[in-house]
Amino acid sequence: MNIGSVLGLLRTEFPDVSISKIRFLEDQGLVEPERTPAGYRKFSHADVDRLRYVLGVQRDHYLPLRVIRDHLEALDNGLEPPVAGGPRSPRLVTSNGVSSATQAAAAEHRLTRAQLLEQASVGGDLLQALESFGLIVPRSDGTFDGDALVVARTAGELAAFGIEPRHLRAFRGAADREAGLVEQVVRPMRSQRDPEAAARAEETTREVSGLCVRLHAALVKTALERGSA
Amino acid sequence: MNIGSVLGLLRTEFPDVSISKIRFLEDQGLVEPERTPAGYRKFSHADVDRLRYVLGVQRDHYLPLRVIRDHLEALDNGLEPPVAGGPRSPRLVTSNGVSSATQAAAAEHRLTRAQLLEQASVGGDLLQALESFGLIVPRSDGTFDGDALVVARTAGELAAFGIEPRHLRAFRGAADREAGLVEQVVRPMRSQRDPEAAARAEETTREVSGLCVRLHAALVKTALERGSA
DNA sequence: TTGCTCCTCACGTCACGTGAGGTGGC
DNA sequence: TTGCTCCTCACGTCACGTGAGGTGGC
Repeated sequence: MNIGSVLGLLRTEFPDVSISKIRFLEDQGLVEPERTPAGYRKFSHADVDRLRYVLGVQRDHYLPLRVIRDHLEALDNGLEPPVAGGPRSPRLVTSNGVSSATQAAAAEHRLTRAQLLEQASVGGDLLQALESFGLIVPRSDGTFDGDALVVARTAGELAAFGIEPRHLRAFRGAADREAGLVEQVVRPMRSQRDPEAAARAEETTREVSGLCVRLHAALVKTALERGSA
Repeated sequence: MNIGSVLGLLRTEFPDVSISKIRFLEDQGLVEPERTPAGYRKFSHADVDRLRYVLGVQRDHYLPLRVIRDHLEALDNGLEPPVAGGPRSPRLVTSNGVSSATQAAAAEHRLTRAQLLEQASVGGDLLQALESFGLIVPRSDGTFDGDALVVARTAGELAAFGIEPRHLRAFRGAADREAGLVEQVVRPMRSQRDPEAAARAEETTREVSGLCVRLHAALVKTALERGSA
């Protein structure tokens, strides 16, 4: 893949990405794409995943690139990613994957109930409420994944504004409907046995769900502007 | 008032303000505090209000300082500043919150129907469908804002995956429910006549709606992982 | 007198953007 | 051959932060 196609893939999810930014990220040692004999950058799927990771962390956690690079180096060496930032910063979690090896590590993110409560800074009653409304579902062995951590943390912060889990029930239904829409698009790709088709299906899932989330955000913003006008 | 007291006054509302930032804002011509004979800056209440305006516009609209300075000059000349009672835009922070001219332009956009169609790269039939489902609503004068552009472009990209406007109807309802939730939190703040309370209300709107969008995104991701597992 | 705040000025930094001038590829 | 994409390298920019070295004020 050349740099232009990478841009095309990423900018649905990250609208402010640019060619010069991708080149800059390579310059800073965050990706190392191969080169063609003529010097053109050749990005692999893993490279794109890596960029996605960088852009996601940058957007969601406001970490400087130097720190993100250190995290990536730690991940490449199979080490645990360092805890991010100060007391209020959540542990760095993403299932947007990095390389196949590090992606496995992210997918394997396992938190006990106690760890989840501590890292999300929430109480057991709030977690129980979130579970009872289906906003968080533990694995069969009782552990929780990275998404559960994000949900718990966010719900905790919303609770500080007086928004309780029962107010969030509708979120689950809306999310399920959107996921269903995405699945409808991706299902035909998934049915193929080709492993490359499977990779494309995963890429498409991310892309389309990114578009859905973007649409959702824009509509919430519109509704709020209309409401306060 | 000396610069330290000004800092103390502002940093409850704007946690990232600093002495060097205030000095920098003076350097850029955004405030002109008096000086004591010894050279110490002496800020009046009007100066502090001016700083509050600058910091607020910077935070809520991501305008570059050069543009804010022009607005202030217009205000000084008795003209209406473009964003005085303008759009409350909880534009979700991109990467590190750095302002870009294109973003600022998008926030204040006024687009005709033809411009919207061109810039979003969509056809008139798609726009009409989006309007009929309430996903895009033009202003009373027939123009469209930046959010409409985002919605149109995103819907266009989704259409490329076979997802049509009628599939997106549910998004509107979900967004309206979320906006209602945010409004419930903010309403008590808005009812106060204090201008500082109004600023806090706007900030809270931004913060809570950001949390809602984050929760939504996490739940969509969860649902997709559960679905394909 | 002490300790604190404030001053200027120069330079550093972070995350890019912008050409200029040139080459590769269908 | 044309037009497009890609390349490097140097420099610019935006919004500050960071000392160094010095003065003011209760």
